[in-house]
Amino acid sequence: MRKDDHHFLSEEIVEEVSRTFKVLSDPTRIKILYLLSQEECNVNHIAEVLDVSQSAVSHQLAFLKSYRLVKARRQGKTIYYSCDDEHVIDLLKMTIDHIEHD
Amino acid sequence: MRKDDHHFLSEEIVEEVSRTFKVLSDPTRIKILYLLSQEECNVNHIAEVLDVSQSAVSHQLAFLKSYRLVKARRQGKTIYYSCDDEHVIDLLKMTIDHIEHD
DNA sequence: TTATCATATGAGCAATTATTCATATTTAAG
DNA sequence: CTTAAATATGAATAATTGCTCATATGATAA
Repeated sequence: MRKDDHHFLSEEIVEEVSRTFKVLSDPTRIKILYLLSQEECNVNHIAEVLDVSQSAVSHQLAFLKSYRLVKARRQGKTIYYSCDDEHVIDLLKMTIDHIEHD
Repeated sequence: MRKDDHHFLSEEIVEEVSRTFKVLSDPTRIKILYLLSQEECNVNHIAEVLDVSQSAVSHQLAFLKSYRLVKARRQGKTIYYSCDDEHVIDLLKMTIDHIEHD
């Protein structure tokens, strides 16, 4: 195939696709997203359930929020997080499914 | 939800899911896989078409091969690579599609 | 064999990243 | 206002990663 005959992805698309996968490439983030796909959670609950430090969870939530994959809701002293991107959750669940039933 | 009531992912599943996404989280690997999803290519062709050094391409191909995402076929001095994991290509194309039609 | 083309590989390096530790901020209760 | 609880944040660090450069390997042709 000649160079001109290829269908190319634009640099921006490639960058955004890789960013999407990068978000999902960390075990802690996967656990957080999967947990949040089951229920809205506050930070300490996530930390306890997943056995990750409060600080690490908070850092990852800030990261996930910056990509609009989760959203936050305050209620008193507590902040509840939940998923905010159905497509990314679908992508995650599909991949889990595929790997579980190799 | 009580800790015991959650559906948990095993550590092995989480690790494998994150590895899968990690493979797809690099722009060069995305370009290579997308190119190989269109046609079987030799190493130099990939390097030229994508404007990446021969060495970088070869390193990434070795990486992709170690995860069995691509396979190699020798013909004389030339080695032709092609995709060897339909599911990962599907995952990639779905994500490209989603981002292109945000 | 020797020369050359195609690809692979190892060392080194700069950049990124996930975590920890310490501390700051925000909110509510007393 | 003070204290405590919940969360956020910044600096530091160790680990990982993707590339380059130089060189090695493998295959073919002369």
